[in-house]
Amino acid sequence: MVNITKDNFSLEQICKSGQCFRMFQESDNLYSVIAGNRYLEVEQQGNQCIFHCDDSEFDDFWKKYFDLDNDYAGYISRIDSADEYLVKAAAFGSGIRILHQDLWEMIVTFLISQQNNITRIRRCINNICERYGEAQMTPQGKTFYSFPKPESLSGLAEDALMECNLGYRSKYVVRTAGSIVSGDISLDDLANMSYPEARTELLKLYGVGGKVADCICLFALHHLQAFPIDTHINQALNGHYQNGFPNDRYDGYQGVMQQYIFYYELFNN
DNA sequence: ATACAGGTCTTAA
DNA sequence: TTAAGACCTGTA
Repeated sequence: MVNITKDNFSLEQICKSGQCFRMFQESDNLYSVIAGNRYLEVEQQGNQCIFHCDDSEFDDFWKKYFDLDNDYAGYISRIDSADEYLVKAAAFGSGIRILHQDLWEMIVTFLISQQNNITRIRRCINNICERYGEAQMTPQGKTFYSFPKPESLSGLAEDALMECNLGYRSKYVVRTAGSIVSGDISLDDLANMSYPEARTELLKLYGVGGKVADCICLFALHHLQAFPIDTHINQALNGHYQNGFPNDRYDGYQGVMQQYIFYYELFNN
C-alpha cells in the first residue's frame, strides 16, 4: 500500500474525462485501472489516496502514469484571470491529470472514439479486450483482460470487429494494426519524435485524422501542446474564443486547458 | 422518430 | 483546394 496526499488530483474526474477507458468506478471511493498487464485499485477521500501496490511499483510505474510529479496548480494559476470561462472550466475540472497511457492502446482507442459517445466507446474497448486480449488474474483472483496486441488484430477480416460493435471503424483498426505489424509505422520511432513529427507520422495511419492524432499525442506521447479539436471544443471556441484560442499564452500546455474545457462542456449540467 | 456522439474518407467540382 | 455525403449503432 502507498498512501499519499495530493491536491489537484481526482480519480472521479480522471475516470469521467474521456481519456482512459480502462478505469472503472468500483464503489464510491474505489477505482480500478488496467494498464498493459497491470491491474491497480486506488482509493481516494479528499486529497488522501491509497494505491494498492508496493512502493517500487508505485515509483516505477503509477506515479508517472498519473502524472503525479507535474504541477497542475501551476498551470491553473497561470490562467488569464480576465478569461472567466477558462477560470470556471479549470476550477470545475481541477483534479484532471493528463495520463501517460500506452501508445498502441491510445491509437486504437481514439480510432474507435470518432463519431461515437463515451458510453459506447467503453463498451467497444471492453469487447475487443475480452474477445482478443489475454485473460489475466489479479493476486485477489479477479479476472481481467489485457489490451489486444497489434499481432492479434492485424490478420482479421476488415469487418471482423463489427461484432465488437465498432461499426465502420472496424477496418480502421484492422488496417492500422497491419501497418504496425508490417513495420510500416514504428511505435518506438513515434515515441521518440517531437510533437509535429509524431502528428505527421500518425496521420499516415488509415482512419487517423488531425483530431485523433492530437488525442494520441496528448494521452500517450504526453505532448501537452497538442490541442484536439472535436465537436465540444468547437462549440466552446465558437462561444468563447471567436478570435481563436490564446495558444501563445498557454504555449506548451494547451492540452491541459483543452481537457478543462472538454470536461466542463460535457459535465457542467 | 430523429439527431447526435471526443471524425475521417471518398468523390466531385 | 474545398465541400458535400457516407458511414455503424446506441442513446436521448
